Amino acid sequence: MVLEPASQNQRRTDAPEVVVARLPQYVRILTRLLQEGAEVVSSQQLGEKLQVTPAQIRKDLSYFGRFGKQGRGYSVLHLLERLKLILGLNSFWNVAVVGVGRLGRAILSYPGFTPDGFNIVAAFDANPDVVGETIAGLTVKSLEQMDEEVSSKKISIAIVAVPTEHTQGVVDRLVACGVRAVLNYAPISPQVRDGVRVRNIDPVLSLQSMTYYLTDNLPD
Amino acid sequence: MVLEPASQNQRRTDAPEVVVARLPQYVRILTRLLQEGAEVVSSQQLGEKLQVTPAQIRKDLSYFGRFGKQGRGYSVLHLLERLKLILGLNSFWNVAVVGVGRLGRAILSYPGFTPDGFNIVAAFDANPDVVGETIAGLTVKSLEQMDEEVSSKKISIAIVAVPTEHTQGVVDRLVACGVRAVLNYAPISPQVRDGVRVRNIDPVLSLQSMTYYLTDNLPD
DNA sequence: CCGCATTCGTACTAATTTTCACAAATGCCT
DNA sequence: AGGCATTTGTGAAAATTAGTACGAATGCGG
Repeated sequence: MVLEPASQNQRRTDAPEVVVARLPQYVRILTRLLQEGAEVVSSQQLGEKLQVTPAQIRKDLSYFGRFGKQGRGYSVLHLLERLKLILGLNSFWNVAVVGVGRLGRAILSYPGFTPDGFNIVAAFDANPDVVGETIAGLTVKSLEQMDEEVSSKKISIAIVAVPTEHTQGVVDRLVACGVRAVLNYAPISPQVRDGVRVRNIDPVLSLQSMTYYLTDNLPD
Repeated sequence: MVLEPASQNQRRTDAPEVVVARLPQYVRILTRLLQEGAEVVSSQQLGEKLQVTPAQIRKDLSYFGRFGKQGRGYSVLHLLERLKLILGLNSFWNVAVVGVGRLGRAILSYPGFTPDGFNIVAAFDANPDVVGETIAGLTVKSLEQMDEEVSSKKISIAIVAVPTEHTQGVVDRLVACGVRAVLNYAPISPQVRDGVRVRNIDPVLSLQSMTYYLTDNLPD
C-alpha cells in the first residue's frame, strides 16, 4: 500500500472493505422486506436476519450517513435506495464473460445476474472453433475484438472463466482495455495494478477449509 | 458465542478461522512448488507468491507447530504433507450434490474437485423427472434415499445447488442425515446447528461489492 | 400534553488480526 | 574452525474490527 497525500485520491470512503462487503447483503434483505410490504425495520430485526449484532449494522451504516430515526428504525424503501446508490446499483453494469468453456457457458446461460443489475453483453474466447458461436443470444468474439467491444459497449466488469494458465494473461489484457473489476473463477489470484478490483470464486478453497473442522486432528 | 469450560470441547485448535482459511492456499502453492522440483522455500518466497507478508505465514504456521529451519526455510515436501494432514486432505472425502438443475449438472460434470481430494459419490433431486437420470456416471436419487445413501457411502460433505426457497429445508435434512459441512450456492446463508460448517458461494455479492469502487460516489 | 418504551448514532472499550523486530539456529564460504 | 548472511519462531506493538453502553430523538398511549 502506498501513502498518498490525504487530499488527492480522497474518496468519500474511509469505509473499510469489510464494511463495503456487507452492504450487498443489506441490500438483499431490504429488497425482500420491501417485497413483503415492510415499511420500517430496526437494526435489531436486520441483525436477526443476517446473524450479526444490531450495533454492527448501525456502525456500518454510519460510515455513509444517518439513515434512521430514533425510536422507529429505518425506512425500508429509503435505506434500500440509499444503499443501492452507494453501491452503484441504481443502474445496470455491462459485463463481459471471457472463456466460453463449460463454466463460461453455464454463466452465460444462468439467468441470476440480471435481476441484480448486471447485464452480460459480450462473450470472448481464444478458441477459433468457439468464436462465432451464439450462446444465450450472444455471438462469441475473439480476444482480438476485445478492445473494440469493451469500449463500444462500455464494459467495466469482466467474468473470467479461462484455464488457470491463461488467466493472468487474459486479466492483463482486460485491464489494458479498461476493465476495472474482475470476477475470476480460476484457482489463482491474478495480480492487477492499483485501482482494479478482483474477486475470486474458488469453491475448492472453501471445501478444503471445512475439512479441517471435520477432522479430529488431535495433538501428536 | 457461548463460553465453554476450557477443558471440554477443547480442540487442538486455538487457530483462528481466518488462519485456517489461508492454509488451503499454502497447500496449493506448495503443491505447485513440489511439481516444479523445489525442495525448500522461505516464508519470504511464499509471501511473494501469495501477496502476504512473510511474518503472517510464519505466524499462521506457528499455530500448528514448528516446520521450518532457521537460515534455510521450509522443506516443501514436509510442510505440504503436514498441512494436508492438518486440513484432513491426506485422504478423500465423499461428497453429495443436492439439486441437479443447471448448476448442479455443471458441478457434477466439472472435473476440478477430485484432484483436490473430493469425490462426488451421490446426487439428489426433488424432481421425479430427474431422479433416475444418469449424469457423469451417477444415478440421481430422490431426497427420500438421502439418509440411506449418506450413511452407506459415508458422506460428510454436501454441495447444495437448489432453488433459494428450498435451501434451508434441504440443508436441515442433510444435517439430520449426518452431513457436517455444506457448500451452498443459493443466495442466502442457511442456519445450522453448532458443529456444522457452511460456506456460501455467491458471485452476485462479489460483483455488488466491486461496483462500489467503480462508482464515483462523491459526498452529496 | 406528558411519560415511557424504542431505537438510533457514536464515543469508548474490548477483541481480533496483522505486523514488527529480534534472539536463536543454520549452514555456507573461506 | 570461525565469521557471516539467512531465516525461523515468537513476544510485544500496532492496526483493524467488533461490541458496549448511553445520551438524544421519536412517537405512541393515556
